[in-house]
Order: sequence, then C-alpha cells, then structure tokens
Amino acid sequence: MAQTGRPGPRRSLAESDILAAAVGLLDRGGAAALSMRGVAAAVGVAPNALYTYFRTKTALLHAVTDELLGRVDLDHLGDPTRPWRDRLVRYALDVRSTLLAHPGSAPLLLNSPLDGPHALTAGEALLGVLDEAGLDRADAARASYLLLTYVLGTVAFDVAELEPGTDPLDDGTRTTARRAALTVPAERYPRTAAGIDVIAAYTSTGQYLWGLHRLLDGLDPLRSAE
Amino acid sequence: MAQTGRPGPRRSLAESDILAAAVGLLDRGGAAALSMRGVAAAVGVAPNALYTYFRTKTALLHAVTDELLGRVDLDHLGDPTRPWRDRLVRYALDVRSTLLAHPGSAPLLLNSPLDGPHALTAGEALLGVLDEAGLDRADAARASYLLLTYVLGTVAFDVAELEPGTDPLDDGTRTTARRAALTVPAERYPRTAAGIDVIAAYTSTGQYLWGLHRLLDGLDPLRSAE
DNA sequence: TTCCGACCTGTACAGTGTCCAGAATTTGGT
DNA sequence: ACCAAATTCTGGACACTGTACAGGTCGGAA
Repeated sequence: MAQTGRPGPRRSLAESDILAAAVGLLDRGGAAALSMRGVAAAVGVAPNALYTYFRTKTALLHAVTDELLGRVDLDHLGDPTRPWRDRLVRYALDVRSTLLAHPGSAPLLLNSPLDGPHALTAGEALLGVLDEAGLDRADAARASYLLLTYVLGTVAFDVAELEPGTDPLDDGTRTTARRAALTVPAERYPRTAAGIDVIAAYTSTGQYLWGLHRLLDGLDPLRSAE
Repeated sequence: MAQTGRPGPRRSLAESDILAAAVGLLDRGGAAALSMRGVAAAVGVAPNALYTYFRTKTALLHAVTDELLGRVDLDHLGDPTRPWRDRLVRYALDVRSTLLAHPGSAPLLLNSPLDGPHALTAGEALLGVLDEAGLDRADAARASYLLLTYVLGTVAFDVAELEPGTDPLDDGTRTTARRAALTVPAERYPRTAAGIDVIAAYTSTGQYLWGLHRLLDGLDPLRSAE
C-alpha cells in the first residue's frame, strides 16, 4: 500500500479528506464559505499545504463538482427492466435531490468543465440509455447535452435564491414563501400577475418534472423504429 | 429636472454610469474584474461611495444582469407578422448573442432573482407569444420558465470555459479548439469517444438551436386548437 | 550514507467587501 | 434668514481572500 516510489515524506492527507471537508464547508455556509483557509483549517493543515494536492483553488472546485456528481446513484439509469423514459426521469430526480442537498454546489457545477471521471461515467451511461431509446449517435450526444444543461441550469436557478446555511425547504413551504415575496404590478405586467401562482412554484419538483417531460416529448420523435 | 425633494448634496453619478462601468469591467477581465473598487475607480469615486447607490455588491450585480437583459431586442418577439415559433427562436438567438458578447455575465444571471424591470418585461412578452401560440395561462408560465432556464443555462455553460478578456470566438474555431483539447479514453468511455465530434460542437449555435427545437417540439402538443 | 525531491510551515503581498466616523452639502420648515 | 435634518462622499480600517516565496524536515533511490 506504499505510495509510488518517489522521495519525500508521505502525504498527511488523502484527497478524499480534502474533498469531504470542502463539501462540509459548502453545506454549512454555501460557496462563500468554501475557502482555501477554511478547508485547510478543517483538515488541520496550513493553507498553502493544499497546493500540494490541488494546483489552484479552481482545481479543487472542479474536483468537488466531480465528487458531487459521483454521489448520484447511477444504478437506476442502467436498469434494463424499466423503460428508458422512466430511467431518465429517475436519474434527473436523483441529480436534483443530490445537488439540492448541497446548496452552493450549483454555481460550481456551471463553472466546471465536467470532464472529471464521474462526469464522464454519468455521460456514458446517459448515452447508453439514449441509444437504447433508439437515438442515433449524433442525436444521443446532442440530447445528453440538452438534458445536462436542463438539469444543471434548473437546479442552479432553484438553488440560487436559497439562503446558505439553512436546511433545504420542502416544495410547499418554498412555494408559499416565494408567493408571499412576489409582488408584481398587475397593470404593467398583466400576464405575469395572472400567472403568479405558477411562478411561485417555479422552484418546485412539479415544475422540474413538467419541463423534463416537455423535453423528453421533444426527443421522442427522433427515435427510430426498433 | 431637480432631484426629489430630499436634502443632502446632489449625487455626482447616475446609476447608469455605474452600470456602464461595471459592464465595461465585465467585458475586459470577466466577472473577477468586476469589483467594487474597480467600478469606483472607473467612475472616479471612492469605493464606499458606491454604497449610496447600491446597498451591497450583490445588489449591483443584480442591476447589471437586468441591464444586460434590457439590451436584448424585444421587437422580434412582439412582431405579429411572424409565426410564434420563429419569434421565440429569434429571441433566443438574440439573448444568446447578447450574453456571449459579455463573457462573465452568465454566472451573474444564474445568481440573480430575475425580478428586475427588464426581466419582467421580457417575461411578459414571452408569455404573450406563448399565449398566441395557444397555451393556457399555466402552461404558458411553465413554458416560459422552461425556455428561460434552457437559454440561460446553456449560455452559462458555453461561456464558462471562455478565457475572460479575449474576444469571443466564432463557432468553427471554438469547435476545433474543443476538439483538439478533448481526449477521452475510448476503452473506458466508448460511446463518449464515438460521439466526440458532436461533443466538440456542444458550444456551437447549431447545438443551441437543436436543443431549442426539441424543446419547442415538446411544447407543441400543448397548443389548443384556435 | 548521501542526495534529491516532495511535503509542510511561516511569512508576506496584493486585493476583496464593507463598516465607522467625520466633513461637506442641500433641502424644508420656522 | 436661519437652523435642523438628511444625504453624499472621503479617509481609514477590519477581517478576509488566493497564492507566491524561502526554508526546514522527511524518506526513498543511488
């Protein structure tokens, strides 16, 4: 179990320790609390020691995003007993709940190249499902990016207005809170005011699933007869 | 043309001056260059003077996002001589090109509540088009949020990997550059490797339009007969 | 055993958002 | 005409941030 045959003292930390500490800071305090010094203090080391493990803070953040993507369960995606559409919906819900459990993660994801191992694994599984659904290679790749942007973009918006450090609220209380905070002058924005109840529910799981299904409806005609 | 009847010396700046300076810093230097001190220096004032115009940096950023949204042309959206679908596509392209002209703006947008006057005006126009398309009130509101998240999420991803300070590249050179930087181990991610050409073009206008049309296809069945 | 490279620390630098006096200015009310 | 109140801006400061540099310490390879 020895390190590679390179000289020097053994590392006192594992990368996973650093990532775990980073996620911990992310949960309590949001993205603003995820500082080099904070992580260093959490793992009990001088701030600059982290630069032995990650060349820059951006590299650390990229590793954190991949770590979070790795926490999403991929089993449902590959389950061949369920229809492709159910699998995609299930996975999309898993991604959403995982990211909502870590508010502050969404802005990180949107600034990441998503080329880490977990991201690639998830993308590969996604392509597999879309292939089984009957899409050709090019359409499957385009569709996977479409799904990706939808999921991450939506979650980013949903999480943006969450106060960091507070526990994530359930749909109902969030919707009523949004509803109470929304005041739109009806004479200037009549349609907006008329749809205010739907708007208050924008951050709900219902809206998320509605959009996802419209998107899957749009993908359906691309399937070639099996 | 006097200010409101409140005491105190007249303000030496207009909010629009501050916003213009902020957008200028955003263009050259990206979001990182958009600092209070930078803006203050650009408008020739002490850093803390800005706090009389915006209570916090976040408030300034929100104002910047609304400013940028206001720069998108709304005329095509309201043009009743064109079919609703063309209008939406046209508007989506306008939003994209406007935001791509200001790299670094996308992360700001995703952290904004989008409740500024320009955002509301755009949302109102969007609801109008969807109404004309034959969607009922609730569906129109849900669809507008779906379109919004798609547009902003996609642009955010597209802009994320752009080096700040450099001029935006055209689709072709960006795709070839991405293609050159992409190296995926084919034995571990066979489908990903097979679709590498499509993946390289993820940030292109073609992929953007493709996704948008899938999305509009998904909305189409919701239209009730006129 | 010697040596070299990797690890970690202390220190430091430039920069960040924002708060706290205080000085200057303009208004409305008397 | 004067005063009080409210507002704008400045200088300075505080607690941070990411990260570069020099130096000490450790451990595997020659």
